[in-house]
Formats: sequence, C-alpha cells, structure tokens
Amino acid sequence: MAEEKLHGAIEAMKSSGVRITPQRHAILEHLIQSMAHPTADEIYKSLEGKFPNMSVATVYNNLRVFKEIGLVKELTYGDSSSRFDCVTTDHYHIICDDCGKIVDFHYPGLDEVETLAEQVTGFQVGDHRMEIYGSCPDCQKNKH
Amino acid sequence: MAEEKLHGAIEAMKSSGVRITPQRHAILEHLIQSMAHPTADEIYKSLEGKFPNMSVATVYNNLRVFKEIGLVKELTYGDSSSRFDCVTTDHYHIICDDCGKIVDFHYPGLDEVETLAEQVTGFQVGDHRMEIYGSCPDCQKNKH
DNA sequence: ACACTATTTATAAACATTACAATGTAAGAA
DNA sequence: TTCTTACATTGTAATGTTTATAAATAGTGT
Ligand SMILES: [Mn+2]
Ligand SMILES: [Mn+2]
Ligand SMILES: [Zn+2]
Ligand SMILES: [Zn+2]
Repeated sequence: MAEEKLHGAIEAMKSSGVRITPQRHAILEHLIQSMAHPTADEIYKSLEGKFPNMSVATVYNNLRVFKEIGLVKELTYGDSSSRFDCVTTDHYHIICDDCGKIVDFHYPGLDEVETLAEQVTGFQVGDHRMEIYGSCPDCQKNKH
Repeated sequence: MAEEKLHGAIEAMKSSGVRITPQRHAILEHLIQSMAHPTADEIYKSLEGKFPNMSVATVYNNLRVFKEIGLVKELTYGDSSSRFDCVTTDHYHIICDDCGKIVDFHYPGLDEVETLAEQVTGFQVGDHRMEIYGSCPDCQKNKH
C-alpha cells in the first residue's frame, strides 16, 4: 500500500513539473512509511545515514514543495516544531499531553459549525481545525 | 465591566500570592480592555509610553504567570507569535486568512466528539481546540 | 552528451521566546 | 515608618525553528 502511495506521489510530482531527486524520494518515502507525523528535524536525522551531506534546508524546502502540490499537510504548534502528515483522507488528531504522541482520529467534518459560524460572524468560511488533547493509553498506565 | 474584571483579576493574584506591580497591572489592564487578542510584542509596544524601560521579558514572564493563575489563555500558532486572551467563558475563534483578525465565536462545547474520541482511541480526553478559518467581512469587500 | 534550469548545500540571518545574573521593589514584620 | 527579604524587573545572551542567500551540483528534455 505504501508502494502505491509513493508511486502516486511521484506521478503527482512529475505532472507538476517537480524534479525527482534522491533526497525528495527519500523524504517522501519516510513520510509515507511513518505513522508518527514526523518533524522536519526527525526526517533530517533519519536520513543522515543515507545522505550524510544533506542539508536541513533541503528537508524544509521539499516539505514546502510537497505542501504546495498537496501531498503533505503541515500541523503547526506554537511551542515546538511543525509536524508533517501525508494527506489521504481528511481526519482529525488526538494528541497526548504527556508524551506528545499524535494519533489519527476519523470523524465527520464539522459542517454545521462552519455554517453557523458563517451566519453569526459574516465571515466566508473556508476551513477549520480541531484537535483533541488528553493522555494516551501508555501514559495512563505509567501514571498511577 | 472592565473595571470589575480587572479588580477580580487582582484579587485572584493576591490570593495566589502573586505581587501586584505597576507592570503587571498595566499588562492586565491592556489585556482586559483589548478585544483583539494581542501578541506579547503588541502589549510591549502599547506600554512603552507608560514604561519606557520595561523589558519584553517582563511581558512574557507575566503572561506566563497569568496563564498559571488561569487569568489568561495562550492561543498558539505555528508561523507567528502567540496571542493572549482573557478567559471569561469558553469560546472558539474564527480567524481571517487575509488580515489575521481573530473574532470570538460562541458555540456549545463539542462533548460528543470528545466522548467518541475517548472510546475510539483509548485516550483519556481532557480538552480540545477548534478554530475556524475564512475571510472576514472587511476583507471580502476589499476583494471583489 | 549538452544546455538549461531547478535543486542542493552550507552558512548566515530572522524571529519568537527563554535563561541568566544583577538590580530594584512590593509587602509583611518589627 | 522603616527594615527585610523574597520575588520581580531589566538588559542581554542564548536557544530553537525556520527562512534567505549564493555558489556548486545534478535532473531532464533535446
Ligand atoms: Mn494524521
Ligand atoms: Mn477570544
Ligand atoms: Zn502519551
Ligand atoms: Zn480580514
């Protein structure tokens, strides 16, 4: 499944006129295989064995390119680094306050909320963001 | 109304053993009077007439103190500075993609979403965050 | 293989925020 | 009121993430 996704992503790059470089391929591969919503620096570190000379700027540059093509979504947080997610379907996230783990959470889009917000505020609504915070099963055990 | 709120906030500080300094008073006053969810730097700049020697670190320090007492909530954003909100009642925000304006949006808490997330993920949920993005009435006009 | 241009690399810079140490001061005690 | 002292402020340096820049490199169509 990851194979096909990678292949599809490469096709998307080709049809957008974006060159396929070894670094791009590796970053994309890492993103698709990772379930963990990695940071730019985590990607950078995980590839330094394969690409000892790769610059961290390359990771950031390519994540921006992937975002522009729509292959990747950036999850921003105030305190710490952004995390990156291969978009397949729309989904929300639940985040552990204790260890920072991010888990996908599928739930129908909050369309009524958007509609009401439009009526009440006069904004023309385009998007929304929702995240749930709590304690993951592992961290619950380690607490008592 | 702002008067009473400020007074209540000062009482909360007293009972938490937090000293009332002129800088603290002014920062709190600015936060309570502002509808605009200011950044630390905006607060700093707005007070430089009154306190020409105030350090920006003082603003950050005190915003942290206010957060710890529960007088203020921090709204974090990936790209840019945090914004600060005097908490009265729970509410959401709608944010203009074009000019950055933040408007309060009152809506019942998404309790069913939290409950379902708990069941599905095994997390113990404590909180959630939701924001709506779009184009504010002013920016809609300026577009045409 | 060549040419053209996008991409990578290395490094410096930008920016928000925090850490630190020295100085100043709020608030309770005497 | 004055004294005391722990807490607060200030100025500056440091941190961490992300972006900008320019020179070197390499992908792609011909
Ligand atoms: Mn995800
Ligand atoms: Mn608000
Ligand atoms: Zn956890
Ligand atoms: Zn606007």
